[in-house]
Amino acid sequence: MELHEPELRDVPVTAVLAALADDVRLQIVQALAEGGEHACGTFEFGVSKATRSHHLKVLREAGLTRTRVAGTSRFVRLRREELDRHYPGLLDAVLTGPARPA
Amino acid sequence: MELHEPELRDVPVTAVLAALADDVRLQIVQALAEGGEHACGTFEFGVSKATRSHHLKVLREAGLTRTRVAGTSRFVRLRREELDRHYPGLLDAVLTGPARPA
DNA sequence: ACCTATGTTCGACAATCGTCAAACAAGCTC
DNA sequence: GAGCTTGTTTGACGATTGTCGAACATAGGT
Repeated sequence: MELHEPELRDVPVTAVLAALADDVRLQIVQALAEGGEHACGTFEFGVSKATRSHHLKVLREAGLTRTRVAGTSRFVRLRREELDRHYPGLLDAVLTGPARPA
Repeated sequence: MELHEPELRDVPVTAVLAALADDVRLQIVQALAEGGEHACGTFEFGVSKATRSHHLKVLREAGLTRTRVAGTSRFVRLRREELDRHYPGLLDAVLTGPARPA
């Protein structure tokens, strides 16, 4: 299954930023920032499950999330501590940003 | 000439992140972070001047830079204070990031 | 007036991206 | 095992992106 989850050290900054530079993915990250694990299916933005799966893959391969497989479900969580260590202030800046513009 | 320079409040976070999520542009921002104004021509990365002009436009329209026209030259500077106010920690996190991977 | 220097704009191109429906894989339950 | 649930993978598509050379615009210098 592989579940490719790179070390943050091996991910170019631009890849992390690119992963965050999408509306759907940013909403996912904001939901994950509430803490704990979220099953993939609990993300209900206006996209198909194929698209959602794609975005979760992008986040995972950019080193932003960690995924745990449990039966047919997958539980995703934000790699907050690692991210804060590698890019102090990045997540806070992005998450507590100005009132989300339309 | 117009020199479209939006208010940071009007720029979606994702646009700021997208602007930073490119190798050439990140190098430009890193150069600008040294402080002061830089003439466009002083950026010598391996791209044509058309491409450089394009990247500077992206940065400007994402609210990251301010441009002053002087004769045939244009001087660019980072909107650091504004950025730090709107996204505290973002620039620092991106600029002082881990040793730039190849 | 010419020529040069500095940038921008205009196509054009290949590559990447976000999106979806459909097919697939794997586990759970009856 | 049949069927359902959860999620991924596979094409396909239109849109966007990064890149370039060529043409254009504008300001100085001689």
